[in-house]
Amino acid sequence: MTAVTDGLSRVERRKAETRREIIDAAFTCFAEQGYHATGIADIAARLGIGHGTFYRYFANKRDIVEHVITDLIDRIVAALGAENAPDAVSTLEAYRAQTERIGNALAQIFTEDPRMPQLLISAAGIDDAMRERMLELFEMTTPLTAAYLEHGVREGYLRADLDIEPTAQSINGMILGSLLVGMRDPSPQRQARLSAAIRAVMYDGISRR
Amino acid sequence: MTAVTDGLSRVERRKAETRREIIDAAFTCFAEQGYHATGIADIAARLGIGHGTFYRYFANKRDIVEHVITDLIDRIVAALGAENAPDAVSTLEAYRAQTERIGNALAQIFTEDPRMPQLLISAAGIDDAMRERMLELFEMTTPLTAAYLEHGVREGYLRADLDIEPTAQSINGMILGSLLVGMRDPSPQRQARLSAAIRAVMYDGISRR
Amino acid sequence: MTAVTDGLSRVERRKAETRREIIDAAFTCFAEQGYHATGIADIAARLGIGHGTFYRYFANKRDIVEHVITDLIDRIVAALGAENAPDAVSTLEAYRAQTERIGNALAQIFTEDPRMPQLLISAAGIDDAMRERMLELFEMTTPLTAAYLEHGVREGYLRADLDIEPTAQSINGMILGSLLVGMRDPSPQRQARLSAAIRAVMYDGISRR
Amino acid sequence: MTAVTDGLSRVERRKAETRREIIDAAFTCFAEQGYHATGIADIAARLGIGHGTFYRYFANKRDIVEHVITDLIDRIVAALGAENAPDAVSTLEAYRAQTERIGNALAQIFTEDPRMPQLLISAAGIDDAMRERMLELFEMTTPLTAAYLEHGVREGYLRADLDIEPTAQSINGMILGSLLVGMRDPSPQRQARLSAAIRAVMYDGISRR
DNA sequence: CATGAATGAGGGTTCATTCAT
DNA sequence: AATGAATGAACCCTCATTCAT
Repeated sequence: MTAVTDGLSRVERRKAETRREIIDAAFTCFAEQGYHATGIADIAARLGIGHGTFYRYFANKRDIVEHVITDLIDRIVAALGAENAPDAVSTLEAYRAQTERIGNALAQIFTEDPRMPQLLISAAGIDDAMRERMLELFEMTTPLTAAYLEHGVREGYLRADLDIEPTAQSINGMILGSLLVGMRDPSPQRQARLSAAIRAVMYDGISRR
Repeated sequence: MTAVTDGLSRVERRKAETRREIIDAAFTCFAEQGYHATGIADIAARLGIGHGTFYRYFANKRDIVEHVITDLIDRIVAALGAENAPDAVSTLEAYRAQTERIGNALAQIFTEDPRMPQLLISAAGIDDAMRERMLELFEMTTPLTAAYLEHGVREGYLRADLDIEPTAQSINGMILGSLLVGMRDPSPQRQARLSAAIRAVMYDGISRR
Repeated sequence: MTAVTDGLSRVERRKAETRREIIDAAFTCFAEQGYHATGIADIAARLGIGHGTFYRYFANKRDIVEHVITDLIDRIVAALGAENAPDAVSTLEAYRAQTERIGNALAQIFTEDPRMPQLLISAAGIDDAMRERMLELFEMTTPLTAAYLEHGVREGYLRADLDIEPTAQSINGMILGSLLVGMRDPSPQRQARLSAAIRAVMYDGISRR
Repeated sequence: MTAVTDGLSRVERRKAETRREIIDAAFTCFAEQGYHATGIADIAARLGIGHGTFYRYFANKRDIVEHVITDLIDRIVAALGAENAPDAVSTLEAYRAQTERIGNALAQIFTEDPRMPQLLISAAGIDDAMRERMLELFEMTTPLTAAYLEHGVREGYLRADLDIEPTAQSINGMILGSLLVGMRDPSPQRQARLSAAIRAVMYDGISRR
């Protein structure tokens, strides 16, 4: 009768739901207090479940943070992917507009939930493997941006001599920077000015013509 | 004879020296194993002192990491300040060359001691206050870069319509990005390409003329 | 039709059957991993039943081990009893042969299922009450052996001056020793030599005539 | 000034003393409540030390029981070794007397401190490795007894056709049996009768001449 | 009646911090 | 002043047991 059973029984759905809730609670705890300051008991208490219950859903503390981070990355990638259509435009004007849309989408993710960047930073300090994942996350965005650049070069509205990969990394660096700035001053004004400045640098550079 | 030690007794000098050594040892430990994985005993052992002695020089674990980070920031600021002469040049050509020098200097700091960025990341995860300090560190570089931009605008070789502050932040974002990339692939080739790409974007943008 | 199931409904028979299966599964688990290392879940998993079901048949973990041990003791006693016919023989020759048969029967019980002695040892470590039961088990064998001795004395082929009870205990001690030796080296050769040595000591002693 | 400094400083002596005390306290706890029922906190509480202190002296719970057992075995071996002089006698009479002395010495060890056999049994149930050690302990006594037998055969007062090793094991089995009996009824009368019965069986066997 | 999700007491272990020597 | 032995709060994790479905 239920519309989207997806082949899962009621218990299985309930179980998946609890997993989700634990991930969300853990997300909040880790973001608010940091990984090390968060006890399994804190996560359980936030949900009103016994802390033993936690271990029915996740193997250990490391396991949950892994899932929280994976989940977070998935959300970011989904948000980026939603706007991802490198070959949708064919003029510089249209491209600039697209850039602005993508930037806004990203800004929204992080501004909407300020715990996100906090968690990312907190996670990077957990251990070597986690730091590596965070760096990977940053590098994962390189091909996304690179695809836009490649398309632009092919279409002829971007410079033919671009060294695509490092250029993409530079652009993503600017976005990362705006994220950090946004953590201290999340005002829309600041974000708007930053966003405009990034586009100005990105498309025209700072040299006087 | 040295200015700083003037007026300090021999004991006081010895004490300052030990503090220095503890900070250095802690720096190494924190960078190598991370803040939480490092025990006071590890720091003391590295110096060959009793771990009780540590507490005669620093109030607690939080205290030492504070000093380690302050020390690290000082070193970075010093390195940046050494090359800091926004008004030394008056043509775009000279400015580009200066940018390259500054970039190289910065790259050297972090490449020379790869534990530095690791420590910064590790530190950002300690607690809210520490994360704030890390963000502050990033913002601290804004006026430095902004000074160059201002000078360039005044001299006429940079665009007159630059929104100085966010533009400086964007440029610093690119530098930060190159740092992260450098943590995974510290090869000089990669750094050189990135450095070149940053300058290309920065001065000319990516639009086809 | 069978005597034991007479008067039991089908459900009751099924219930008894499940109890039997749980005891057997528990026996295997306890013997293989030891009492403390065995979880209720292990026992249930081995049977493919839910571990909640376990508690419908036994009150708790202590309860099941009690039953496992009782069951084990019953099997040992049955095996001993089967060969038990102290008054079947009337000459030393026949008695020696009978001893050998009994020894073989016992050896077979333990060699057949090497988990038995392991379980007995494991059980003895559970708590005071269990240790007591294990000691009782050993003492329970005293009258069995004593019966043979008494008969032999009465028949005249054993020494008249035997202090029956402690003598029986001594003989049983030799059997216990052979059991322990058999746990580390269960080879038939070793068992055969031990068995022969026990009989040699037992009947003739070690003194040169 | 102190007579037996043995090259140890005062702190080192104090440390060794504390180790001793912990081993003793653990011995008592393990023997009284069993290994699993004993918490590190119990051991520490018995000594009036913090339970964290325990870990300055022993790596973990397994480590302490290892030391307790080793210590116990050492004491047993020392007691056996003290009376160990297989070639001190040359007649059956003297040998019987020696056997009685050894038996008494052994009985005294275990009667004196009834926790000893309890601990041995408890230990055997800890895990496979421990059970193995307990079996080894029993086998360790084989060569001791075997040495006496060999000497007796060589001197001519024991039967020439003894299969030394299994015979030694049989004799040790009788001793083990008397130990178990002694755990339930430690009265000297019982021990005396058992001891006499063992010697009677051992030297003369039970056959009527 | 069977199930297994939920529970929380309990225990081992770590380590920052204190303080007597 | 230096030391390191002692401490116990804190935390992760297990598993026997309960009970709603």
